Amino acid sequence: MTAEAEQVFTDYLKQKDLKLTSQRRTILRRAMEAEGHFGAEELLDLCRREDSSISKATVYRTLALLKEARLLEEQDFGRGRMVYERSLGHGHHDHFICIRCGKILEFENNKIERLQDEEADKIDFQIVYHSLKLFGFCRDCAPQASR
Amino acid sequence: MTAEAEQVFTDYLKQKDLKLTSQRRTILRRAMEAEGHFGAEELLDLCRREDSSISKATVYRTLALLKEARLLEEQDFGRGRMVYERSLGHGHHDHFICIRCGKILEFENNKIERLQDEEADKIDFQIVYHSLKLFGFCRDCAPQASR
DNA sequence: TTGTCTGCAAAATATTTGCATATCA
DNA sequence: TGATATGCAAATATTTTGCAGACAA
Repeated sequence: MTAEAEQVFTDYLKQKDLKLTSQRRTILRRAMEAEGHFGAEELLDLCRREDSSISKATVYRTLALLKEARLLEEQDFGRGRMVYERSLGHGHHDHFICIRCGKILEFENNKIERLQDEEADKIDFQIVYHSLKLFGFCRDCAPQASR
Repeated sequence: MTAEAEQVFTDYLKQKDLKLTSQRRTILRRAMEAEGHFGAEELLDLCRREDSSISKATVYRTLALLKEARLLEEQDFGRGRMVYERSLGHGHHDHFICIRCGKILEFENNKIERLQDEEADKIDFQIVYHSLKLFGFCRDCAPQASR
């Protein structure tokens, strides 16, 4: 997984005439190893365990590159900061967000995607990407009633 | 429209033991009259035409109340600020957002909603609200090809 | 060598908050 | 009258940016 990601990143950088620095290598590796969703500050902490001199600015700048290289996807779950998730080996999906505990659950539904495309066709809109977020209570946080 | 909104707001305030001030009246009226989507700063400008002493803080605080009273819905179209739209007389809908010109188009699709509910049922999730945003190019901004 | 990066600190941005004063009920 | 609201300015918090020195190719 990480090896493939390194290849993708290397290719991306080369194609853009950018350099592979030790900081970028560290950030890439830690981002690929991170579980689930993580924020910039969190990634900074992870990276500093390996190289305590890495700066916040570099993390933000590298996150932008990893997004462009399509190695990460950026998500806004409405908590005032962006979170990231790995793209590689992680197909498209949408999210449930528990508004009590903050848990994120993923799902995939091709019928929904197809209906979105139909709506777009109706008005000649070219969808580039979309975001579907379902906010509410997860099983553990359901305020009674719903079992 | 505005009369009904004033009633809803008055009731909401009463029920919460809050006061109907002249600023709140102005902000409510201007928000109900505004076309489409507007931001806080924009609403502040509109309000200041009527009462130049209204402050940014009061606008933000009143927007929160109008949201709670379900007179406005808050949307984040990823431009770094929240925008608001009237709820009254404006049923639920989702959005297309043109990433070139910023145009917002609305649509409604019950089949999609139903499929969302089905997904939620599968994992015992109670949806409270959702957000579906389709980003891409509108008819006028399509980068050729698509006519 | 030279154009790109980095760390630092400061800037930018939208929204929120503390506080003394003003206002509604 | 007394609790709630307001305006102001300062505080937040996240992300971005300018710059001088450091580094990859």
